[in-house]
Amino acid sequence: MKLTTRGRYAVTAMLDLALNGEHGPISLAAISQRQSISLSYLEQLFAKLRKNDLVASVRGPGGGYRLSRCREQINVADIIAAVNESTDSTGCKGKGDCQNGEPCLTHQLWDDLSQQIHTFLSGISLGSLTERREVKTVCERQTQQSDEGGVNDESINVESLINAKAIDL
Amino acid sequence: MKLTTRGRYAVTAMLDLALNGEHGPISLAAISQRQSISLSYLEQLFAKLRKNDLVASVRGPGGGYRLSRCREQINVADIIAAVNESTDSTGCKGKGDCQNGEPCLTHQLWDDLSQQIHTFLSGISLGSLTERREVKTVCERQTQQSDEGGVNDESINVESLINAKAIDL
DNA sequence: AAATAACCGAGTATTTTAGTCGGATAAATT
DNA sequence: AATTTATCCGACTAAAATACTCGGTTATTT
Repeated sequence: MKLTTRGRYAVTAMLDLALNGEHGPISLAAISQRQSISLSYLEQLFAKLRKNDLVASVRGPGGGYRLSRCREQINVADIIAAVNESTDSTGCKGKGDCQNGEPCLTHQLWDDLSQQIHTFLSGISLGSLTERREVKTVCERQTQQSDEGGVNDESINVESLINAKAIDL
Repeated sequence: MKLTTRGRYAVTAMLDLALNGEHGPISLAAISQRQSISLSYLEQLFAKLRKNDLVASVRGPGGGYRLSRCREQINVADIIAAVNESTDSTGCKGKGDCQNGEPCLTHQLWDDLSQQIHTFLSGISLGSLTERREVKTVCERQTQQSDEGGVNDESINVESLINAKAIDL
């Protein structure tokens, strides 16, 4: 578990999917508009989400992405882990020979904290997030804005979920 | 709470202090050797730790740093927060007007997760970490290495607590 | 006076993050 | 069949964060 803005982007996008994707697939272009995330960046994130079987894609017009399973069965830990799958993950990971060929102190320690935070985030599903009062409130407001304003799309205008540079968890 | 390697470095250094600093202040040079963190980087980290009143400094020969209070009263959350005090923290932090002047979905959501993880890490003190069996074991082994080998320092050779690029919590 | 070690600021290399660009492929609509 | 839509893909780039260097100063001890 590494907690940075990247994971937040992913959770945001997935939450958008959970909120808007009930009547068919949602295009990344739509998410990009609502959440102000660049389309190409979303493509990169969704490539990883797809590899990890968290979303499924439908190509062609009217296509897009949908959750691979019901939103109660997708949790925040999985989403964050998926997009953080790093290329190298150097260091003492795995073998545990951190410096002089011996396991080190913080290695085990961090593994432990890691495990506990992972467990915590595993308990939070996309479904439970959509049930939150604040989420509902914001969602409704954004639907209205979408009706008044311009986005010619029947999906909800969640808009602007991101912004902070660091997650500041 | 932002969880990256930087926080891990800080926790590592502080744990070194907690383990070795019982008989007087510990120099950053000593920590640098044991933990293989660059001295100047440690200086930067400790400047922040000092500003946040987690350590106190003693200048001159034989000087160094010591914990500002007993290790049971210093927790992991404080350490990580101290070194992550970012310069700008842009975005929707604070006011909560993320994009179109309105509070956003993930803002509140993240605040919430943040709060819970913070609470969790607040419950883990340096003292409790030093009590762990694994920590003790590694610590003893490293003391032996220090006796056999070379580091001309009476403090324990914890050595090599860091290494992984990302915290991979 | 000399040595030690904190303190400080500016500068640098590397990595990660976020995003652009230019296309290729698949499916639906016309 | 041609066009449009949207996923898919790789390489490349700008900006930020991270980790570290360098060159000094100040305080304190021996």
